[in-house]
Formats: sequence, structure tokens, C-alpha cells
Amino acid sequence: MAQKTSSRRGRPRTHDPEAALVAAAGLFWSRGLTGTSLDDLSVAMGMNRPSIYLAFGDKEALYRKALDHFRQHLGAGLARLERSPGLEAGLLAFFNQAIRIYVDGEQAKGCMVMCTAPAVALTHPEVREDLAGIIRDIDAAFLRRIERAGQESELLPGISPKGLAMTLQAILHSLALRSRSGEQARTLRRFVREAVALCLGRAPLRLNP
Amino acid sequence: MAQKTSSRRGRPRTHDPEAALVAAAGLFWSRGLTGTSLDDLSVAMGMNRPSIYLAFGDKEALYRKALDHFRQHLGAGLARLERSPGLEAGLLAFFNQAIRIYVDGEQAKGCMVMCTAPAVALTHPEVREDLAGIIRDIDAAFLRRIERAGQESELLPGISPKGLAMTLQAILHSLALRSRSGEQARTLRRFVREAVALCLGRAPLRLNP
DNA sequence: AAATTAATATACTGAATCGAACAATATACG
DNA sequence: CGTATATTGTTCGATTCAGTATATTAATTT
Repeated sequence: MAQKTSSRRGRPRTHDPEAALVAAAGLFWSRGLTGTSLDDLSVAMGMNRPSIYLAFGDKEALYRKALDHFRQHLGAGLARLERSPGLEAGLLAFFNQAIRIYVDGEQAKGCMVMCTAPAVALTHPEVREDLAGIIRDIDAAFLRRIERAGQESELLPGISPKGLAMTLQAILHSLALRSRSGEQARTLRRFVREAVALCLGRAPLRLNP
Repeated sequence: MAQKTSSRRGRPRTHDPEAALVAAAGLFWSRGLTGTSLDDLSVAMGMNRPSIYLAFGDKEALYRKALDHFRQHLGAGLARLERSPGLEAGLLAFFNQAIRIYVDGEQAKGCMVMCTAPAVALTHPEVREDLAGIIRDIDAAFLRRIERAGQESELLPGISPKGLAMTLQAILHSLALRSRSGEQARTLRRFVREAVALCLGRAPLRLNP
């Protein structure tokens, strides 16, 4: 493994790779992969192109590392969800935090993964695989949490855990897109409240066949 | 209005504007706005750049016309949904047709709007407005259909029609993204079945508080 | 201090980009 | 038949793009 302290041989880095990656991710988040030039990245990251190549590879590789960065944050949120004591409260907290991330800053940017990766998924197969992997991750995390809720008999009997998990991810997808389109956080929070209630059967009992 | 018959003055068009727009839309659908060059478009549309400019304006204008083309198709599907006799059957038909469109061809392309517009929504405010408008259209159509279902007492009492409408659109968003990521049509159809059942309260009654 | 290593900085290449200027062509109108 | 009009085809220019070759700087190691 790379040593992080100063026992490295050559000229020391002037810029923190982590911070540079975050800066790059911010640009990709706003403009997408094909909408971001290496010159833009160069100034945002505070390093010139050769240094970027050395540290991260070409533009696609850098973008995929940015995706992975996002994925790790997501994983932390999902882990919190899995540890949450009550299902409904855990879901509300998870979604509301997502909203906070999506509408943060003066201009809401939505989800970096769901709003920028699909555009290049067909021309960049590795990105498509990244996207598919992230969707699988989310499905799996929801599913685990749901199955736990089932064991704690917090769930409707006879419900399809997999179907519920996918429907919950659909809520997340919609938050990602809607926030990017400019919808207000208030609207999104209300949507989350009602959608979660609907999915968990908190809505009143059914009448019809 | 422009006359469509041959009483036009100058040199006649050699290529059908509608067909050219469809060709352009196909390219944008696969590669997004910033991932598609005017040269690509030129060959796909069978017209050289000056003719494209004359007929459609610049690249962004052409992309927005392609978006509008998609929007009209969508409108037709939504109109069919609104006319559908039963809510659940109508929804299933609507979503399954969406799946057919999203996974058509040798490589599934998802939804042109939801998979390509978000990537440029922040850098192209008009596109963002188009996206927001389409989302509003879909919400409104679902809502109308749901309210009709309410009058025909096909709905759970006490449910939020608006919340249900947005949750149904969330299903559509998810289909758009999941198909783009490469998920199988089988998986998507099963998801639709289970999600619609969940949203309409077809899943068994609830137990817990 | 000399050699080695790793990072930065400058400059360059060749291709692709958008958009426009200009010329050619084909129809309708007078 | 000549003129006006609308579309097409060719070419150009200025810019931007991604990626690399070369040189320089700053540290560690011996």
C-alpha cells in the first residue's frame, strides 16, 4: 500500500489528490462527462493536464473515480439505513438526506450518478457497468433492510421484498431527476412522505377487489 | 402556416424534415446532446450542416425539437392511459409499453428525456425547463387518471392522489434508468407488476401501527 | 554531494469542433 | 425567358479538444 506520510521519494505533491478528485467530481456533477473539458478540470483541480493524467488517467478514468467517490458516500447512507431502528423512520431519514444532497448549493444538481452517467452509458460501457453496479448496490441494501423489517414483523405479510426494494429505489431515482429539473425541496419532502406511506401500507385500507 | 404541397417557391427539399428529425433524435438518444457532434448528425440526417442550421437552428435547438418529438409520443401514451377503462390495467399497459420502447433494438436505450436531458440541464436552462415541463405533463396525466379512478371508487380512500401520481412517475423514471443500465425486460416487467400492485394497495392488508 | 525518483510546468500536435461565408442548383413567379 | 426564392453543396476559419513530449523542480537515498 502507498505510504501516506512523508517517506516518499521524489518531488512532493502540491495538491491533495482527494481534494482534486472532489473538485473534478463537482464539475462532472454539473456538466456531465462529455460536457466537461480537461481544461475546465485542470483549473478546477488546480493541476495541469499532465499531472491529472499521471494521477488519475484519462478523462473517462477520472470520471469513473468520481463516480466511485459518490458511490462511497452513498454506501455510508445505505449503511445508516440498514442500522436504523424503525423501517419507516429510517427510510424517511435516508430520503431526506438524499434531498439535502441533491438540492444543496445555489443550484440544485440532483444525483451525480443518475443524472450524468446514463447520458454516456451507451457510448462508455464501463460507465454503464458502474451505473448497473450502483443500482444493484442500492437494491441490495434496501432488500436487506426490508428483510430485517420482515423478521421484526414490521412489514405487510405477503409483500414482495424485492418489489418493495425496487419501488423504494424508484423513489430515489425520481428525487434525483426531479431535483435536477428544479423542483423545490418542500415538494420533494412531501413526495417522500406520501410515497413511503404508500409503499409501507400506511395509507388507509383498501376497499375494492 | 407553411404549405405542405408543392406550391413552394425555391429549390425543393431533398430530405423529409420529419425523417431527419427522427434520425437526429435517434443519435441524441444514444449519445446525449454534448456527446453528439454536428458531423455525426449531418451524416445520420442525410443533410449537411448549413441545411441543418436552416431547417432546425443550432445544435441545442435541434436537440430541443427532438425532445419535443419524444414528448408528443409520450403524450399519446398518456392519452391512452387516461382513456383506459380500468386503472390497474391501464397502468400496466402504459408501463409495459414504456418498457418496450426503452429496450427496443439491439441495445436498450432507456428514455431519451430522462437519460440525456438531465446531464445538460444545468448548463442549458431551456433544456432544464423542457425537462421540468415533461415531468409536469406526466404528473398531470397520472393525476387526472387517478382522480377519475377516485370518482369511480376504484381507489383507496384517504390516499393522496398527488402522492400516488408522483410515485407512479417514479416507477417510470426507474424504468428509464434501469433499462439504460442494461436490466432485462423480464425484470422490469416483474418490477412493474409488483410496484403497481403495491401502489394500488393490491398487496395484502397491513398489520402494524 | 551525486544519483534517483516523483511530481510539476511549458509547449506542442493533430484532430475534431461549431458556425458561417460563398457558390451552385432547382423550382415558382411575372 | 429572366428574376426571385429556397434549398443544397463546398470550403474556410477560428477555436477547442484530448493527449503527449520535453524540460524543470524538489524531494529522498546513498
